[in-house]
Amino acid sequence: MVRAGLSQERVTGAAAELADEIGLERVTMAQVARRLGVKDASLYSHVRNLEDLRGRIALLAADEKTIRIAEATAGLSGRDALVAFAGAWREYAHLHPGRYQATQTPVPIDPDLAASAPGPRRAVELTYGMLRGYGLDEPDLTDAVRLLRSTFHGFVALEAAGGFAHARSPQDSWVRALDALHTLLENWPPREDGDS
Amino acid sequence: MVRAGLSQERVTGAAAELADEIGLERVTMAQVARRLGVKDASLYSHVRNLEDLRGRIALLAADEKTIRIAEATAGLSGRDALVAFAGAWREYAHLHPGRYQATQTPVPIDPDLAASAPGPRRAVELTYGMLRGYGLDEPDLTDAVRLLRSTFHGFVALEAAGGFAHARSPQDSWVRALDALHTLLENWPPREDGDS
DNA sequence: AGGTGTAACCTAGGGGCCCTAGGAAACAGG
DNA sequence: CCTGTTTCCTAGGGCCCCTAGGTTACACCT
Repeated sequence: MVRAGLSQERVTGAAAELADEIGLERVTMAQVARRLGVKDASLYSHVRNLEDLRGRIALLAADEKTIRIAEATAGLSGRDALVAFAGAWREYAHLHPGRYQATQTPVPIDPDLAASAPGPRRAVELTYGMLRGYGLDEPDLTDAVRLLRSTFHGFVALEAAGGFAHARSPQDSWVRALDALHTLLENWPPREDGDS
Repeated sequence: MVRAGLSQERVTGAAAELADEIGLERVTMAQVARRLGVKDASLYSHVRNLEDLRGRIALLAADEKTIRIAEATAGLSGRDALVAFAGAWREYAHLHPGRYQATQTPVPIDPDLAASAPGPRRAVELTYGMLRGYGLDEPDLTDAVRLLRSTFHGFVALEAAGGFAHARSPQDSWVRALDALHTLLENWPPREDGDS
């Protein structure tokens, strides 16, 4: 019997592909094993259990998404950076729906594992960097970052859930939303003096 | 043997409670049956299968959320309506995390069932009504509705997924986001003439 | 009150999945 | 070639989904 050459990375990769094809919730140990030509019990040498595997898919997705955003926004600033950032985000969600879904898991991911992943930290840096040109100071900067992330994520999540049934194409609404967010960032409302 | 008095509504209700307590993905036929003091096979007279049950939870949640928003925004307009609308949305998500999660399911819900639920249609009307005071015309109105829904949903989804790790309290960011959205609606960017 | 039909709920069981325990075989290094 | 480690396997327990078919509680009618 020749060995299959499994590894954490190969198992996670196969699971991620499967998630994109059939949906995250249908990714099972048995399915991943079949795809790799292996028995399900063999996977437990490389991955702790199904929950761990899902966490790994989520971290993989976070890293991949971050890389795409970094590439898309390289050298851009202001409105161009905003559009590129948001576009790369949405494109990743469309291209890899299962992986993207994994990032939404409310389950806490193994802290050790999470600490080893560069994606999330890098994503934060990228987002703050993108907003540099708009001249915001803390805490407005954090609030603006959260608003943008919320909108980007909410849009693609609603899109995936079929939440945009109206005749108008989501693409058009997306472009207009970015217009709106850009003007919003340029006219960010001032704080009332009693801030924190 | 005395009958348990099951019905579609009671089964769905028990499942919804369970979802809020232990998380949607852990809601199983067996668990729901145990909570109702019944064997799992008995549930299949009232609910087609687990997927159907999840869909019913989602529709229940949509209806409940819509009702809360309607109550919260009754008689209000402009900024007050916006704040009340968004607050009721977020509060529902916090109070009923499992039910709320069910509304995010990418799975298509049985069309017949969906057609019988007043929630979604009513929610659309409420949202458009809330925006009436801002003087937007189509297609800007639809785009604004989508932007708001995206932001509200995205915020509570990221909040639930632990996406706001920064020191600043999500509540403060939420208040500022509503500030920002209000000014955005008042200064909605004009369309370039070539629209559709 | 008694009879009857319709459900509500049950038992039995097949198949799938998750995961553990322990064994056998491939590979690496000496 | 030999030995140790790692990889992958078989076996199996427990839970879950769902179907088939039986029994019994209840509503309704006479």
